[in-house]
Amino acid sequence: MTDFEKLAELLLPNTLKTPDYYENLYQSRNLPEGAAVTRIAPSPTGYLHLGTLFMALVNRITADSTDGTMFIRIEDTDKKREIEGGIEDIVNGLEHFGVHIDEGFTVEGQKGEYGPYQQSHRAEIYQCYVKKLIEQGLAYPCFCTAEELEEVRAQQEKDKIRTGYHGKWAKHRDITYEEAKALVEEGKPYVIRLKSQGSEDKKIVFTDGIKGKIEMPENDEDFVLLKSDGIPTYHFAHAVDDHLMKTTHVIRGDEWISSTPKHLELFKLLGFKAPKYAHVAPIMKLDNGNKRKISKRKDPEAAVRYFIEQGFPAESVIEYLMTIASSEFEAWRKANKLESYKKFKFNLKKMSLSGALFDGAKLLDVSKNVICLKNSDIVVKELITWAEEFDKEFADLLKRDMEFTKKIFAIDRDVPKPRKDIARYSEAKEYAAYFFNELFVPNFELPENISKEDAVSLLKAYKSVYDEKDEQSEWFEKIKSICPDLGFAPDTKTYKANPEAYKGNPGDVSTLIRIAVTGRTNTPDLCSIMKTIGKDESLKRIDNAIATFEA
RNA sequence: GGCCCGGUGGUCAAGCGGUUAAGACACCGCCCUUUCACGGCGGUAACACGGGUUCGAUUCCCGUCCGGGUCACCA
Repeated sequence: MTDFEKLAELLLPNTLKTPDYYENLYQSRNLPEGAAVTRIAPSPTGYLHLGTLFMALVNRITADSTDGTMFIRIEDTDKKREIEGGIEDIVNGLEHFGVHIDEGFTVEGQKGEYGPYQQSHRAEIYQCYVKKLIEQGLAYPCFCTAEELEEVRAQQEKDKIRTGYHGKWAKHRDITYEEAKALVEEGKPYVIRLKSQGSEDKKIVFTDGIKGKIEMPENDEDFVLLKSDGIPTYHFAHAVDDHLMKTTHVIRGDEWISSTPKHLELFKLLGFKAPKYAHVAPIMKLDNGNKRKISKRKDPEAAVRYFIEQGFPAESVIEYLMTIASSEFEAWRKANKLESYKKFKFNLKKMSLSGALFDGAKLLDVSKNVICLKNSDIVVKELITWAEEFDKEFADLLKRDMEFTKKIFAIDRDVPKPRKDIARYSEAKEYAAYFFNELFVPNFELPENISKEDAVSLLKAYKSVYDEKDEQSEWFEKIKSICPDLGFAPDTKTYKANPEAYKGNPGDVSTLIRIAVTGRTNTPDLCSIMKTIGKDESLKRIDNAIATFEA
């Protein structure tokens, strides 16, 4: 037995399995040639974040574009930061947005052949790989305390040299078996560090799927593999897990670029084939004139929950994220209006190199286009679902008379060129308020060219010709018909030809009626509105207006 | 500070040696129109800066500046 082997046995006496066991247990995936195996590896430290959703989307469409598969692995190696319900929130959230997870934690529970899919349940796997590294003299225990490490760092900073546990600063790099044994028996806590074989003045080059060729100094830091509690760090878990889970493409945030040399060294020393890396630029936010990564703490829109509360359909958010993910998406969408975004041929190389600023106005526009494609039945259904959760009173109002509600949202909707005035369901209440007596707020402010007297005469004249059975064209003809007698032009052309001769045109008259019936100057087609609220209510409101103007 | 990655209109972005430097959102104007929205047409607005290389640079190279990331027993 070599000293390294003795050291390994001293430190990790209880490993039951060997790496060979796991290599054998997890066989290669039965997938077609070229299929990408991607994954998302969130840590359950908070609610589903926009960035996580975005990352999941990119991984999903990368897998889909190659008939591959995507799994989820929970990176819960930092128990201190974990929050309760974090996993469920992520899994359910992704499902809500239609980003399907093939394997790992799913809405139907855990599934897949490459588990466990939670790092806190993989301790013995990591340990046996670490043990092997120690046996090979490629890892060692380090007994430095936080204070000692801090002193070293201070000294390095003072001497203006690169900070970190490397080279001559790596105090325990060459610890002997006897020294280690003594310290262990003393009960001193320790971590396991990699004995890096890299050198700062050598370069490593790797090709990033998004950024292209990246050249960096090799890693020479003896970074921590196993923390003192026996739990691995991200770096080590990443190498072991993605190897065992057969990940082909590691698509992650670009904050990981700088630690990629560590990962590459790990794959090499462990004897694993390294995956392809693609580093995605984060979604940014403008803060005091500066771009910065969107932050869960500071930005409400960072939590995906925000969009749900606002009443954005899930497809709208995805659609917007797709426009960020690929510069070719919008052109494709224009040519394929009704297709699912999943049909879009995604190419990682087309991703932006730098982070996009989150653009709420753009989201609104995208969402309008998403909603206008839905028929009124779906709009009503989604609206009620939203309202049930976020505006119960409104939901009850909507459900009171479903036929009525459907009529409201069918106005100008189930037609070739539907209205695009709702971008999120939270706007619907304001949009439809005047249909409900509970919400209707009369407002009798007249346009400048209509006096109260004229308003009264016009409204009375209109009452005499009004017929609730009239369809749009007939309806407007009636309005025109009352114009000449009261000094208004019979049609717009006549008015425009000689504006001084008239008090106004039929448009002004319809505006008057619109004000009386809805309390607003802007609404969808008034004829449809009056048909929807019915003859009695329409007349009641008109009478009420007359009374107000006469007063 | 070291090491990386970026820098085309307000935003998202095409272009990758020769272009009147696309398009989308936002904004403005006009048209359509019963108002609004839609739609159509048009408009304002950009290659960070300085050196090279080249007959010619937004495109290539170097430097500067600016922005971002990272330098943990966090991921």
